[in-house]
Amino acid sequence: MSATVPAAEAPMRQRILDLAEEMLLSRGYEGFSYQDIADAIGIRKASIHHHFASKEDLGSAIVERSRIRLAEARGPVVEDAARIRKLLDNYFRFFERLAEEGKKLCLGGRLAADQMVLPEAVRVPHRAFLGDNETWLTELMRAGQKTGVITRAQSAADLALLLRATIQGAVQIARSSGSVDPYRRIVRQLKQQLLA
Amino acid sequence: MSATVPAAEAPMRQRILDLAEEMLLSRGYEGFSYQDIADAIGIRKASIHHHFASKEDLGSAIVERSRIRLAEARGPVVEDAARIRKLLDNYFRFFERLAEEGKKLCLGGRLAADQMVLPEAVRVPHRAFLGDNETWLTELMRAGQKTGVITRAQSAADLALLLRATIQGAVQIARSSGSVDPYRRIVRQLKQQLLA
DNA sequence: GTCTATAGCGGGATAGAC
DNA sequence: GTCTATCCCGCTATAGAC
Repeated sequence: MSATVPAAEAPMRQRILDLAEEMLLSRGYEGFSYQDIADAIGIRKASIHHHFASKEDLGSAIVERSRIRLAEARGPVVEDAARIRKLLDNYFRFFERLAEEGKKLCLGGRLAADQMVLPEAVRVPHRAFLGDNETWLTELMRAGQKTGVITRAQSAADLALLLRATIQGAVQIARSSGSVDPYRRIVRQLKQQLLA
Repeated sequence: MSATVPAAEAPMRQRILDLAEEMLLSRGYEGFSYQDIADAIGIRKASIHHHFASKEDLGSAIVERSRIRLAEARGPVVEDAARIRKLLDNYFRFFERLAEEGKKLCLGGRLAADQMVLPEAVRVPHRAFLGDNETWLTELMRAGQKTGVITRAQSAADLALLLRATIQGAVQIARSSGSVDPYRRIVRQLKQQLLA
């Protein structure tokens, strides 16, 4: 459990990664440049090439980091009703925070939108990221059904798909409306259907 | 009711608009250039500036055209069960066609993803487009409830929001998976909940 | 209405000094 | 590890001939 390091004192590689991720999620892969990052940190763009030789490297590093983080943050899906409820709640709240900020999209949805302009070196980890998500969410749905937390009878895979689509759309709609409210209203209905 | 003109013989302004829309929906606002359009048509990029002085003009023209088209295509929401069912079906099939092609996103979702890099001249008609959609969908939901086609009790506005979020997410997930299948599985569940 | 030519900018990337 | 300087490219946009 590493201590949180203030942004200004974090190692440069991490500061670049953090800033680039922020910009990627809000503006898209083509919407930020080495110049933008350099200006925000107060260094020259050539210095960024020292840490990430190419933009592809930077892009794929962002995705890989998120993939690892998610795997750690989610932990195992054990078949315990309280645990399942907790995991589901965390899931909804993660995206609610994005909707509250109103600037960023979720990584999966962001890169899905950008996919036609992504270099292959970024598309590959993105696909892996999506696969991880799908797998975990499907497990969660299945465990939810077994423990009675989720009452719907469809296949767990179908439920996972519905959940992800709805959340992804909700985050985007909230951002484009400039308010969290749509997110909350959509998720309230989604929960009702899933947990009713 | 105007006859459909083959692309190669359509007026140049329209050919540019068609191609630019195609590219916008698949690659995003920053993902296509005057050069791309010029190459595809077989003219020089300077010629495009004759029809659309700036990229903003081209962008906003695309959105305005879609707005008008949609208003015409949808027609009035009359409170007749068969009519409502028909309209809902058309709605789902419109997006299913996008998912089948697997290249484009819907205009609302595409520009929502791009919004942080859109010039104000494109954002304005986009907001109007989203507003039109929201209004029409809400009317449709209300009429659906009155005629008994839709059995859910939530507010029509909430249902409209849920519908739009789910569809928008479904189109994106289908495209990033390279198959219509996810779209169909998501929409099947959505219909079940709405119409059950 | 289309062309050639070019301006002016910003992008990613590299070489080499410090 | 950061810097200056520079390269080459593609972008939007404009001027002016045809």
